Amino acid sequence: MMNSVKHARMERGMTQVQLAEKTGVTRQTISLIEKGKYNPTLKLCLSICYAVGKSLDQLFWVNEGEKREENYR
Amino acid sequence: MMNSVKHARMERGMTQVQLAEKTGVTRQTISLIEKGKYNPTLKLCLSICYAVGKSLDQLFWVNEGEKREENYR
DNA sequence: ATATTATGTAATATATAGTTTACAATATTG
DNA sequence: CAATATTGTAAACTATATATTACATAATAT
Repeated sequence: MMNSVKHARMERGMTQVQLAEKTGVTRQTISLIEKGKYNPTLKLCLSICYAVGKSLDQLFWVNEGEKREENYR
Repeated sequence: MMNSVKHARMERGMTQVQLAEKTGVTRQTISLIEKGKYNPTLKLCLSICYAVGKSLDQLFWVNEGEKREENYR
């Protein structure tokens, strides 16, 4: 469950605590998501998107080949 | 938690049962998601994307004004 | 070096996503 | 219309996302 949350957060100069506050979850939750050890809820994904100014695809779409791309598009 | 899963599914001529099978969840889960009464997991969102050949943004990004667009982009 | 800030991670608890079974209601097709 | 397929929904259950508390380590600053 890889993603680019960490990269986007640091681009914005935000700390995990700040992102956690802005998205209304715990610092631990953010940490686990960035580490790819968690499968977040769509609502939380969207909150994170708003907080760092990126879209779902930009943050959570798995890059080519990383997962099955069988029949996409 | 509105989305365009139903529309995308019907475009593909799929039934809820077929989409459920292809994504490995129950028909009820699909129904609730389409009805906007559920907050699905990112993993499930991605499964649905693969199944209907759309991206996260296409299926789950909230349309302009529907939610706070405060500071996106 | 030593505070202080930022992050990783574990244990236990709680909320909620997803299942199972079942039945009703609405299409759709003969 | 009647038969069948498709969808909505409810209750009780299970799995897991997230919270809470706590401690350890890495980084940065003083």
